[in-house]
Amino acid sequence: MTDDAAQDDQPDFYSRVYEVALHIPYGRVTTYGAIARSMGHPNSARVVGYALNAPPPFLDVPCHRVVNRIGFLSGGWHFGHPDVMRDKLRAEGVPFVDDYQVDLKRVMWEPWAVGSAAADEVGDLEQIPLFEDG
DNA sequence: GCCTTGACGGCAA
DNA sequence: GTTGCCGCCAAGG
Repeated sequence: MTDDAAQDDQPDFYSRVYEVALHIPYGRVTTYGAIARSMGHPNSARVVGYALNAPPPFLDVPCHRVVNRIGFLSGGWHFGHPDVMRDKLRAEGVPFVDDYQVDLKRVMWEPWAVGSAAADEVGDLEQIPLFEDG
């Protein structure tokens, strides 16, 4: 295993986005920037959304749980209609502060280090720091 | 090989 | 406090 391959063990930028997205717990959402940041590309939030533009069908990526930094359903129209995404999130118990804006401070889930021991130690679920705004 | 677009984010005026 | 502009990274035409 060459050092080059060792460093390039990351399959693809897109694959990494899907991997993180698949780790989003039920009833929880994350942001493009959070995913990008967990990948080591804090300024690549744009590419994260671009990757979710065409996710592999066999991965079943819950892209509806990914919103922008304000919790707005940026890609709502990419599901055919924002109402489709809202219905999915709403069905998971995700609180909305507006018709197409989720209450991030209640459901904001951070990818942390998906794929790392840290995530496994937490159980990749129920880390839920969350806020207690009421 | 070049330029433009794109499901975002942060900073400045 | 709000609105607008620029910057990043990658893929498509």
